[in-house]
Amino acid sequence: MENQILEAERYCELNGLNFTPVRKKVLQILLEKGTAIGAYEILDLLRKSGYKNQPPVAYRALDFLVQNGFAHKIEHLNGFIGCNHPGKKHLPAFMICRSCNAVSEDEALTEKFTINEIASNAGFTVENAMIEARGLCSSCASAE
Amino acid sequence: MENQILEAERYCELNGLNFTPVRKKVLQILLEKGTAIGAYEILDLLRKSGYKNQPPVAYRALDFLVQNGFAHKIEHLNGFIGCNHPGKKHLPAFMICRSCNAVSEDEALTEKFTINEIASNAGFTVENAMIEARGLCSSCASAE
DNA sequence: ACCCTCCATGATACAATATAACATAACTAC
DNA sequence: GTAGTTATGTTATATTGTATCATGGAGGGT
Repeated sequence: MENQILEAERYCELNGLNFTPVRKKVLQILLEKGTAIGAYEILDLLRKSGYKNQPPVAYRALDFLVQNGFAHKIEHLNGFIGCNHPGKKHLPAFMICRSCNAVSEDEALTEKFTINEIASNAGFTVENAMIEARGLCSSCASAE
Repeated sequence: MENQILEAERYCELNGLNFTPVRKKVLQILLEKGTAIGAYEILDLLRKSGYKNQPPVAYRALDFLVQNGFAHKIEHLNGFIGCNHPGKKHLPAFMICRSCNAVSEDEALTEKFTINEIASNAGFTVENAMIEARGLCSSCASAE
């Protein structure tokens, strides 16, 4: 945990990223929490630690963290979760428990896979799943 | 399009589902639109066709459609899109264009796959992607 | 026919999530 | 020191989604 913060610090330094106090604090919050957590819950925790707590404060920090691979947004929960793989491009697979809302992250990067293989590694029973990919469609690509 | 409505009608009849006017109208809206569309835009269109337009009207119909495989929610867009595969369980892969917001649906059901294979079929360049699976984690499963 | 239950809809209010827009401040580069 | 860049402060508001309770209609059992 403390470890991960230090790594993040180092990573930012190496890459010219500005790891400001709010950003660091938000990452700390995410890592301590371990599960997905909403922006407004983060705001509460920020306030309790003496930070400003208007929505943009949290959303900006979260943008930074997501952008740079320190966190992910779990769309199904409108929540955010710390990430262990800053920098590395990866295809994360989130297993979201409908009962306890725990989220575990797995990787589906390099190899061919089926969703059930990934899930069974984590002892998770998939009821339904989807992939959302963002990028450029062919017609927009040719227009650029 | 008209075709798909008829199929939906038949499917509902066969499965004891109540394909009411609002539900049908919302599916029609989704199919006509072709791309992902927000609940409030659907409400507008409903109003223009003489339906009631309080939020729950749209959300209820959408719940029904999603539940029964006539539509999907695209979480990244907070939008909904009609689906061509009612009933069949599938692992949809959505390719969301960051430029025009077009969404194309592909399937990743049975075979092992990599995200890039799926994407290249659709002429789509993936910039980033994620899988969100819902189900039961092992500790909740043993608690049940 | 009557009642009962179930399901869908009507309607009001509100909760939760997210962003726009503009101001200030701190740092860097020239 | 002035301009450009990046981050934060602040206010207001937009967007998305639900809770809750009331109404209505269709079908089943007696």
